[in-house]
Amino acid sequence: MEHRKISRAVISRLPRYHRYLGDLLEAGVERISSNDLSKKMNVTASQIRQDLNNFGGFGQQGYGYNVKYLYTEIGKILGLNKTHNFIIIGAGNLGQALANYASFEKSGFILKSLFDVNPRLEGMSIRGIQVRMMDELVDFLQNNEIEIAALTIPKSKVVEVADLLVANGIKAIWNFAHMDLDLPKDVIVESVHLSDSLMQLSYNISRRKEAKKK
Amino acid sequence: MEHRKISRAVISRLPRYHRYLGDLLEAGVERISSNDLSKKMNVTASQIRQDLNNFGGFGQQGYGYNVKYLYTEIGKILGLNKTHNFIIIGAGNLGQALANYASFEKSGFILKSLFDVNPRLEGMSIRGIQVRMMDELVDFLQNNEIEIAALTIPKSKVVEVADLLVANGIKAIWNFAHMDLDLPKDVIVESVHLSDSLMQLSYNISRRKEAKKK
DNA sequence: TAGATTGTTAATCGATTAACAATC
DNA sequence: TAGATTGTTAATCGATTAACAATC
Repeated sequence: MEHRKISRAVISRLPRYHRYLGDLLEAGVERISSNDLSKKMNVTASQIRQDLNNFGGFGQQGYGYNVKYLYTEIGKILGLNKTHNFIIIGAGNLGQALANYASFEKSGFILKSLFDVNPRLEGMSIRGIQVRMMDELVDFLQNNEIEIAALTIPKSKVVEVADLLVANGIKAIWNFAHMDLDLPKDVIVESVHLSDSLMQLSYNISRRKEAKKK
Repeated sequence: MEHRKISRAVISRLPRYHRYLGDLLEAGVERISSNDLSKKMNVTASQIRQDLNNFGGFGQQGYGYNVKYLYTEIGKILGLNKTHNFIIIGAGNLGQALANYASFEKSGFILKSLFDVNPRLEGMSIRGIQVRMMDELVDFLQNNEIEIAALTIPKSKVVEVADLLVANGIKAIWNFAHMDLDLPKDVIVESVHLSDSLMQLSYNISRRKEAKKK
């Protein structure tokens, strides 16, 4: 099977398709045309068809797309048909927030442990998942199949911890630190930069105000 | 002053420039060329110069860019030279995590209050900032200049709350709910979809595995 | 002045949209 | 069959990169 290169732009839209199809499925909708979906999602029908056809022909002429089927197929593309074990490094507020966010589990992301340096958190558990101390990390990684590590630790610690994780076989990092990670290219890094997001909001506020002045 | 339309792509890169320039500033670097910065940031020098020239000529031929000046100017473009009061709706884990993230304050984002429906949180405060009950919200908005509302509440409540906020003059929403908001177009919405981000990570893991099979 | 590096125009590349033949 | 709607090719649009004259 030959795969053409899928662009970043397309990939970034897949979760959104998945989300809308999930909503339609819950609402009991059986089929939908690219045109109807495009109106709901505020994109062009053309883009939807182009995006989907990167992965195969999921629709049927004259009918549209079967919601349940398309939802499942996009799920597979996104890897949601498999489970992914993950850990959280940094059991502060953000780490705990992620740990409590049970929805991830529905998509197959299973939290196996949290880690922290703070001895006050020792022995604590969240939704039944234990918080461990950082010095147990290497041992834990050797005895558990962990795929993803979420980093909710301060910028100053992140390089050291990421190196440790990579040295122990972690191949995917979900990075919340306010910093880009420079890791071997077989390690996948997905960063969530909250302050970048807030700054974009602020940019738009400023621009709006300027426009009003005129 | 005439402004050409700035593309979303450019805007989304500004916070990252700002971050790198901040780091350089802290490291005591006085000036930097687009070429040196491009190597640090893994983008082309051409792109840096193009991006910056959307907003004006901040550099000097034969010299490069003054780090402090450029940092300040990008800060202004992003609206970081002004303070922005904000509130958090939903004082659960994520809301508390944001409230505790003091770095926002350094960029001029001042948290004025949190709101929740949970009576157990009544009277609580975080970094000296009070958690209030939702029925105090409208009154609070009328008596305080609030620019931004961060929504860290469940999907099921988000439409209702967003409408209430907009009805009471909020013009900028930082949305963490797993849902797109459809609001009047004079309201700025910036969404952080954590599960979308996790799914992109998962997509890349799956693709990596497929490639290995061959 | 000579060297460096910007600002900016032109060329290229990629992504989005339009159009329509294929087909259910 | 006629109508609807996909899959896909072609056209357009926009964003990135390359090149270089301007200038510090």
